[in-house]
Amino acid sequence: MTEEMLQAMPLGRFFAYITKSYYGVLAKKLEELDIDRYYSVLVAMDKTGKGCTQQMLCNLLDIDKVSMVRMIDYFLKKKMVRKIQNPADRREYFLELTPKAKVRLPEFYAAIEELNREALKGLTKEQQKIFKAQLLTIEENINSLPAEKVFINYKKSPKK
Amino acid sequence: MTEEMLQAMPLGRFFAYITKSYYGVLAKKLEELDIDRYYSVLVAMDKTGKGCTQQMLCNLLDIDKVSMVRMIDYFLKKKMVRKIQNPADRREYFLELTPKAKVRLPEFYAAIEELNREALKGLTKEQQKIFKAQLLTIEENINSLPAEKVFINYKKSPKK
DNA sequence: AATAGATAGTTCGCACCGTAAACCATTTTC
DNA sequence: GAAAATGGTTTACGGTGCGAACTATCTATT
Repeated sequence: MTEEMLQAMPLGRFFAYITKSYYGVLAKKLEELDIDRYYSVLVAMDKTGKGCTQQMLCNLLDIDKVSMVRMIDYFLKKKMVRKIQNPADRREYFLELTPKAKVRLPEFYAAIEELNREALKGLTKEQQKIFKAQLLTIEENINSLPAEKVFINYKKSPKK
Repeated sequence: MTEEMLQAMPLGRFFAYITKSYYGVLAKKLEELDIDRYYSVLVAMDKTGKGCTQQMLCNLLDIDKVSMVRMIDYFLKKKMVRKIQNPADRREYFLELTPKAKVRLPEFYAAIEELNREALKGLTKEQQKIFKAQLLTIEENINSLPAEKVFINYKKSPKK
């Protein structure tokens, strides 16, 4: 790509490209773990711990609830997640990682850490910190702008 | 998201999230231009200029050729692109932007530039340069690792 | 207590997207 | 001139985001 073309490209393209490559490599690393999708959902469930519901995950990860059903179904089918109805509010279900999932976690996290480290190779610890902060800044900058699609699963409908 | 969760997340998630937001905003900005997809293909066609073929775009943008057919069809249907068979190699077609497309280009580029600027707000020119270089480094780091899916449209099949 | 509204989650349907496979036309290689 | 390679197309399939409509349940208001 010429320098001129690079300059004219939407920034999003570079992010998209890195995203695609990143997950290609991560999928490869996790081949043997029988987890080939929805990595961040798994992280979020684990790190949220007790009391994690689908709605929580939706909010946390900015994923709509229909997709979330599919993702949870995926883990249910693999018997890595159980759903336990909340007796205090029987509309919702607590999501629990099964032992089968928990056994895989260390290797799972190790793969992510390893790839994150490899991806950031060449940057000093300090540069990495700055870089991540800048990512966050960019995210905020973009989110402050008007977007095509309004966001996900309102808590309250804005009707007056 | 807790700090711990953030740390454990695959880096790709942040890139994916930014990508999604970015294109949401860009789509909004380009609403009236009747271009709601495949922005980088348009940039690549324009900046490549005369002699641009689908295969070229595939290589340039790392997009497989079937998807490329769809993308070009999209622009054909909108009458923003014409295909002209190369008389010297009648398998391939040169892609040309029509006047209808060219008229839109200035506004198109302006929107991209504006969004890129807004996205990088808060970073000095110098920081932006470093940031982009780091993106490139990360891209290269990741591409040097073994990935799930091998890449697109080999020039030569590796059979010995 | 009754009703209306909100919320958690599900199901369905649709358009889009990446990609494998098979294919046609043409050019290159030997 | 036959075989292989290349540019591009078509078909098909599973994955994905998302709107819409739905069930079950909870909350608020009267």
